[in-house]
Amino acid sequence: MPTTPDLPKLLRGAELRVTRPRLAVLGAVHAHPHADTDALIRAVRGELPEVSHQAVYDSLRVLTAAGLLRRIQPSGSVARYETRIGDNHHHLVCRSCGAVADVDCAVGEAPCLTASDGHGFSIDEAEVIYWGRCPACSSSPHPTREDHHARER
Amino acid sequence: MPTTPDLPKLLRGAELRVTRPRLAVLGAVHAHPHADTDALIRAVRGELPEVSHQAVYDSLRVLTAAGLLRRIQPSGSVARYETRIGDNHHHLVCRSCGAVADVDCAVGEAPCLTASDGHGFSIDEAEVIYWGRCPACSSSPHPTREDHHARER
DNA sequence: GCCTTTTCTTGAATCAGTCAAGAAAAGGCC
DNA sequence: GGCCTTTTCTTGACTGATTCAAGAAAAGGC
Repeated sequence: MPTTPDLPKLLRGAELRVTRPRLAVLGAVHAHPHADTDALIRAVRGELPEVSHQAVYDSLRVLTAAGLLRRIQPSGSVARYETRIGDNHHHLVCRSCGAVADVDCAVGEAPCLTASDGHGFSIDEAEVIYWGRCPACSSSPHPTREDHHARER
Repeated sequence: MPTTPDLPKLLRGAELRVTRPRLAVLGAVHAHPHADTDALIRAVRGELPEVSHQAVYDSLRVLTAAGLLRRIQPSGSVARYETRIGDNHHHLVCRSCGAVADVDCAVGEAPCLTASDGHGFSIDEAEVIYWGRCPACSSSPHPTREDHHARER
């Protein structure tokens, strides 16, 4: 785990211009893995109060396309971003509150699974989402997504 | 593969009222697996021209909650519905045009995979999405989602 | 057939995300 | 360091999927 990654270096390595919004967005995703765009906008504005939401959306798109971020979007959720990339890990998602946790891939390299019948597709990744209930939701009767989001703030 | 499933019976079996919109929605999903809501609204209106989009949305929600339909929503796509339920099969999704194909689960029962570390979650399903390019998109240079949707109509 | 409950219609609203035009900032070059 | 071109950011409007809300209509039990 990199303690304080050299963000400008990461950007230059991907042949991207180094701008304040991009640095702030990268930093925010590092600090808040699995956060959604709205939470990231708020986090970025803690450092750079005047950024437009559009700059954050643009940065997220560009950083994702460059492979510096990974975007996940479980059914029923808005887009979420993380910086663990290239290790093909998977996710655990709580059906009740939407909490997301990482799970290492037992196999390692993508695609870690092989389809029984590929239908002629050229497959490059097998994305796995484990659905269930997180520890908090397993014990309390009817927690909501709001409960979880409140916990995250 | 059930040739012509007894739709009213399916609804009653799930303790749901039998209404014309619900029958038409169930029929439309049977006829168009992996179709999105918009395509289903169009299909349903072929049989029942006056249905409101809201009735279709409501029916899809109710039928999904009752377990008669399964809803899938790969990243970057709108919600899609299918009637193959209970067999825990997986999906192949084309990154280029969005086409979806079914893949049988090699294991069978859910959850077919076990997470290396469950983080205390009670897991009930492992959803697998194989990402790649479909045969048509593998061969042509830059097909778009529109190409595929045009093909589907 | 009547009555209660559920479902459907109509129409407005929300929310995430995108589009477009011009202003500002990056980075190469002298 | 200053200048120029290109990319990125700001501002503000817009779209498209989905949901909300109120009243009308249809289901199904009696």
